Amino acid sequence: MKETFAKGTPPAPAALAAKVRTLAPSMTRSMQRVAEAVAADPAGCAALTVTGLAELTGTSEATVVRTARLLGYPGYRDLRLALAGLAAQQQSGRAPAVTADIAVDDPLADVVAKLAYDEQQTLADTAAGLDTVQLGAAVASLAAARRVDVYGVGASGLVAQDLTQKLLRIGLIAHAHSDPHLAVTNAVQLRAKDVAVAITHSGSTGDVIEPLRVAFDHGATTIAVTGRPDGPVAQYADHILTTSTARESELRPAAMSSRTSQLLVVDCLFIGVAQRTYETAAPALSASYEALAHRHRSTSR
Amino acid sequence: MKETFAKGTPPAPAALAAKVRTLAPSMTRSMQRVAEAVAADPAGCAALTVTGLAELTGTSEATVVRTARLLGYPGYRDLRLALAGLAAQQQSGRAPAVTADIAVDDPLADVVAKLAYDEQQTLADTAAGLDTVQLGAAVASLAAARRVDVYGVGASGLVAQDLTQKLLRIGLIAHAHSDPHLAVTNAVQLRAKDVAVAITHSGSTGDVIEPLRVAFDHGATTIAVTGRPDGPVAQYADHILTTSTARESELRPAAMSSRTSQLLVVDCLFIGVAQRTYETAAPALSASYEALAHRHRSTSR
DNA sequence: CCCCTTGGCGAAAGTTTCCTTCACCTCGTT
DNA sequence: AACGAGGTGAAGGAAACTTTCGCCAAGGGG
Repeated sequence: MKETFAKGTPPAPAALAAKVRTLAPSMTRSMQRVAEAVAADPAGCAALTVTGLAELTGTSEATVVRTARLLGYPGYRDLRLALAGLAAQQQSGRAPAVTADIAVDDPLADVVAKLAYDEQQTLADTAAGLDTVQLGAAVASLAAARRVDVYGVGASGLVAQDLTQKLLRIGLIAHAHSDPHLAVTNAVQLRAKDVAVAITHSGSTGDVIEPLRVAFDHGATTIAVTGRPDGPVAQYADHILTTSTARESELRPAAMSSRTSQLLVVDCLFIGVAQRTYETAAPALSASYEALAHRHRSTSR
Repeated sequence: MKETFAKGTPPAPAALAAKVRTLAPSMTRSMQRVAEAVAADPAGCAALTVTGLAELTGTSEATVVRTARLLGYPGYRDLRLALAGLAAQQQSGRAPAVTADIAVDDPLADVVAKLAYDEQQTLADTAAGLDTVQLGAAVASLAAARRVDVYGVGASGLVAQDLTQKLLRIGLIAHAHSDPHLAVTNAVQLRAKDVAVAITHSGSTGDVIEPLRVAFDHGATTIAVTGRPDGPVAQYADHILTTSTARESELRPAAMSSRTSQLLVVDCLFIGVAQRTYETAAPALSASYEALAHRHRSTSR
């Protein structure tokens, strides 16, 4: 039994564009051409047969089928059906006209509109692509955790802190680590019943993978929040939560949409845990509000 | 010119149910059974092959094909595609049912949908409510700043760090302060041409207002990112950027949507500044990418 | 009353589409 | 520079789809 990949992806109906972007990096050149064509014109491709699409993209039928498989469908036939569905949705949805990239000379009003639209898109993609089974498993392990360590560096470090702050508020014991050395040092302490969470967009950030590996080796439950579910980080993750990978550009670094995506996942984790531990979470939340209340009056004068 | 019937029926995408009803009288008994099944459960039928649908309706493959023809499609294959599209449309039409609040017993899938929807809403609200004139002024002062200090505590502290990280990447000198004492200590150093940014959702967080006041008194340009533009913080702010205030609930703390809102504002600031300082920002961005590149290979093995 | 015609219907043959296997080729490695 | 791993497409095989054809039932004449 090989079973390398957590292949439990259901034939996503709407999340196709997102999936293409997420998986594109792990595709071969020919497959990328196919995926690109599919993402660019779902309606057009739905009208095509395997042979047709193969010709259009200058590849072979085998490659088309392989791509369909990678995207989570049993074969091309099913991809085609999903494509037809997507096309119908787009038809009725009528996308706004602000899809263009942000340019150096865009007026600020456009920048605001484009950014907001983009982040909305990212949220939709992430939600559509999130595997609720994996999420459920991750939530369960967090809710039962004796202690939680969260690893993230750079922009992901802030997300790690965000998760930690939230978990602390509902009474869990959580720590965020941005310092790789300290992270590893702490990871050694973890046992079964403890949970380690790694947050990395690239899925290959050594500074984050290393502590996760240590935690994994020590028997802790490990969770990876990453945009590359096939990246090195997956090796040591019991549960993988996939964030969406938006196209980036010069003025829109990847950090921007990956952060939005990661935060949504983190929020879902938080709410999920809060639900499961409602008895203790609710009073803990109220308590933290009250504790902060007096700090909002001081300078009123 | 024959032209008896308006036979030029295009493969109707959505009007399928209507077509079935219209044509039903002119159908034979077996065909009616097929048409009925198709109209009743498009999604289910789309998953079936000719043989499958024939069995389901207790008819033969030939009849299924004949029915498809009668409905205006070249064959069953195309009917099936249309069916898939129809199913997808129905599916998406059902989406706005998630406006309700998050409940303790919501399944995770609902939690994800609701959270995503809510944050999208927050983004839209923020974008709509953002004053581009104020934003422009804030951007201008940042772009010209000798040094930037950002104040934020709690959840807003992470937003402050996010802004700082971004500004650093395009070559500005920026610091985030979560420690009120250190913040004040640093604020004293500020002069004209320096910029201080305070991030507070409530608009009345003393720990953030105090350093902003000091900066203001020392002649620095001050910017407030707050959900309460009429709060105490406004007193010491040259430019006020308003974030949206979403309703909160027990399971959805204010910190969640305020964070989303604040981050959008911060992103807008960042992009705005990057545009204005493009000459220096672009190379600085590339440089920071390259500097990080090697940290993404280590554990590849 | 029997035979013939008409039209619905499905089994099976025929055709297209899709999937799998395998050998070749490219690219990166030692 | 030879070797190996993995990407790629051609060809054969399987499945799905379409068409043909003959059976059967119902109605109408002889």
